[in-house]
Amino acid sequence: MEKHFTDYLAVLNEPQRNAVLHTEGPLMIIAGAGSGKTRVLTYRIAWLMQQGIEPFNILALTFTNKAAREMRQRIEQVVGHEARNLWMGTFHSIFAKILRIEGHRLGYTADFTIYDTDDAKSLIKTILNEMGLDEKVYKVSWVLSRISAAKNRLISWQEYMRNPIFLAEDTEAAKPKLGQVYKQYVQRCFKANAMDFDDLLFNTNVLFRDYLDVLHKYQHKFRYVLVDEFQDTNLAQYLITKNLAAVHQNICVVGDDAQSIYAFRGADIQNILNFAKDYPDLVTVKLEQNYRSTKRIVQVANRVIAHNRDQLHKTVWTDNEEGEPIDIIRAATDNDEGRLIASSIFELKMRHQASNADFAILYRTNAQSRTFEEALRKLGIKYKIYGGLSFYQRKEIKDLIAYFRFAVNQRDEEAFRRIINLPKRGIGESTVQKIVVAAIEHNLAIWDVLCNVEKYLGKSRIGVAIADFATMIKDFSFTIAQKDAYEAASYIAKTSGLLRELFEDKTVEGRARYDNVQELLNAIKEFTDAPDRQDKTLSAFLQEVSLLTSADETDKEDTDTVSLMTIHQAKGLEFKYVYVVGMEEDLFPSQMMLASRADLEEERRLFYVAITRAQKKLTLSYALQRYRFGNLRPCEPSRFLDELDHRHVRISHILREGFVDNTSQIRGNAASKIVAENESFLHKKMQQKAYETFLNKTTPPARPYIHQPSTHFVASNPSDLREGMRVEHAKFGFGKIIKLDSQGANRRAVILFDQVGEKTLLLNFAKLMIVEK
DNA sequence: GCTTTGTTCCTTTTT
DNA sequence: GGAACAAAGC
Repeated sequence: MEKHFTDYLAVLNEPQRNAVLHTEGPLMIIAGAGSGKTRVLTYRIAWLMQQGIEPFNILALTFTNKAAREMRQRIEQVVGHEARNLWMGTFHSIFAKILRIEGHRLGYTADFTIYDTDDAKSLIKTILNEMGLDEKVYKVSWVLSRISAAKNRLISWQEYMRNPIFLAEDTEAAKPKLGQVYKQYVQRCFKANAMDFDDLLFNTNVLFRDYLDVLHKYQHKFRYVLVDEFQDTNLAQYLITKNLAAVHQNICVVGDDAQSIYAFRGADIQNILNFAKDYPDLVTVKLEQNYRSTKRIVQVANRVIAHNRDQLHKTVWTDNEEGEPIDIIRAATDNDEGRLIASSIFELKMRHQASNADFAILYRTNAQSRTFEEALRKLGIKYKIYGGLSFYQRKEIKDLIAYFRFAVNQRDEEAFRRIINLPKRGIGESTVQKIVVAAIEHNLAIWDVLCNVEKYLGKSRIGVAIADFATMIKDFSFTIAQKDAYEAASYIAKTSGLLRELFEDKTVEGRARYDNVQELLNAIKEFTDAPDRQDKTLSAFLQEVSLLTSADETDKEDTDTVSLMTIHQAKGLEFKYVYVVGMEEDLFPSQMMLASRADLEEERRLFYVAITRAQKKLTLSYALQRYRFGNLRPCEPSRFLDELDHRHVRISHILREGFVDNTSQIRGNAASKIVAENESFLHKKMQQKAYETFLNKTTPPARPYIHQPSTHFVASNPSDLREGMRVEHAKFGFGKIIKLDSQGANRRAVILFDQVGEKTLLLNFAKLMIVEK
């Protein structure tokens, strides 16, 4: 290995090499976009191990499981099998691990549940109900984000309720009881032996603050601490790392202030800006050479970020080729935008023999993916949407996991609520109420009430059902203790009746759900069979799975796909060709963000992250009209487009379907000029629309890419449709109308789609083509 | 009680 | 455009 390592060092540039070799004392690496940050971190850890440091003395913290996994693999390539013993993972997963071991000091068992966002919201709903607060005033997501923000700033409910500023803020927002809700929420979680995501960080801080022996243990254990994406740490995370590194002082943080995009979840860019104050003998290394992108992309990116006020000075540069100008495409509507991007991808694939995987479409919000999906599908280009609903968020999966959770931890209230009447056993909402009330009245756990129903709820038919349920859970609990995860899981899936219920559902969707459950069981089998796994219990599986996200799913299917994702998800990735779409004012920058200058700066950093993903070619696009909540809204181009260095930009002005006007230059206030020009165009379009409405007709949508045989025609009127007709829907594909209703303003059809199964649609005739009568 | 029909509200971004 | 809920209908 020794011989090898010199070879590894040889490929690094000087600052990179310095960052790898400077192992003792605090180090801050400012890593510009595309500057080889991961490589430096990888080699640094490999170098430490090369120096004889034991892997279990090294702690490396990342923000995503994916980043941790990739880094571990790359280290393994350099140092071999030993890399498995590194303490490497996300903040949340590492501290969950520590809390499993030490949490008993705070009153949690090793089997504590991790509540996901759905659990947290559901609990807050329950609390609001019990407190008689209006959900319309105390919006669940608002309450949760407020509590989350407090925890991330290490403010306990006691401090929250004592603090006059918070109180004043909440009173002003007409939500004076928020402190009470916070208190209830924390106590309820504790009673359920559960922690939410924020608790994992909050409680670790409490643990280190109140139990110095625990702190000392880990301080001495972790001789070297590394933090990736340091600009995205919040106070809770920062204090943990600071505490852990306090003895050895070997803390290495890597980050880029220009890529700080997580303030909304408590990240504080000041952590990186002020780091030098906490460590006077700090050494700083700047990685400024970009190996990823063309000169033009780098220059445009620099120009964007230069507008920010708070920044660490650095100059990102590159030796790469000049490259093509950045394209700006403006489309008339969002659907046009989708078609234009899709055909652009099609063309580039042909011209450069590019593969689908070379392309990415990045947007600000998940909801924007729709038009691009449709357009890509029409051209037969394979794509994959990242984010959205993950496998583990599907109902059938969550249901079964709730069984596992409750069998492992009988205090888990949210799991209890989920499964008590599933499959149906006649225990409805009102009975659950009674159980919860009885538990509170007698100051008992819900589980104690379940085990002694007769005593607390009297004799009844439902009482028998509840007793049966409790017996079943006891049986599951026993099985989990005796058997490995896979055996226990299959037993529970079968015995609970969940699997049977899904099996009996013969619809296409029911099949899919059954298959999903089988897939979950497969995943558990893989977990159980992993060679160097020590803890094979179902409880261990739950711990691992609760911190997974959709980005962590290993993709066994086709990998040659165009990637569609939000900009946040694109961080750390690169593609040859990148499309940043929806560059419209109020969308990007998001209207909700724009309360302050700091917020605008964060949006600008987000834009920076988006454009620095591109290696060869960058295209920015926006629509002048967009469907929002079913309404067509005129849009203005994003102010960010004005901030670009226009020497490197080429604008394509799409006046009308299929007609492109290329202008290579714009001067002055580009945005306002474009809006003025397009107003007359929009006006004409709207007039046309009004005329069509007058004729009580919808225009057949323009379809430049004709793939349908000529027998297709668009249903322009409900009376064109009959039951039994074969149709094609823009989104769901081919299907057969099995039922048609035509009452009231909304006409609906129940259609059996070949791929999707049965679907009830509020008919949008422009999206329905008749294939055969 | 369950299914069908009508209405409302929604949209940041994620561990 | 569609999820989630509410109301109406069987």
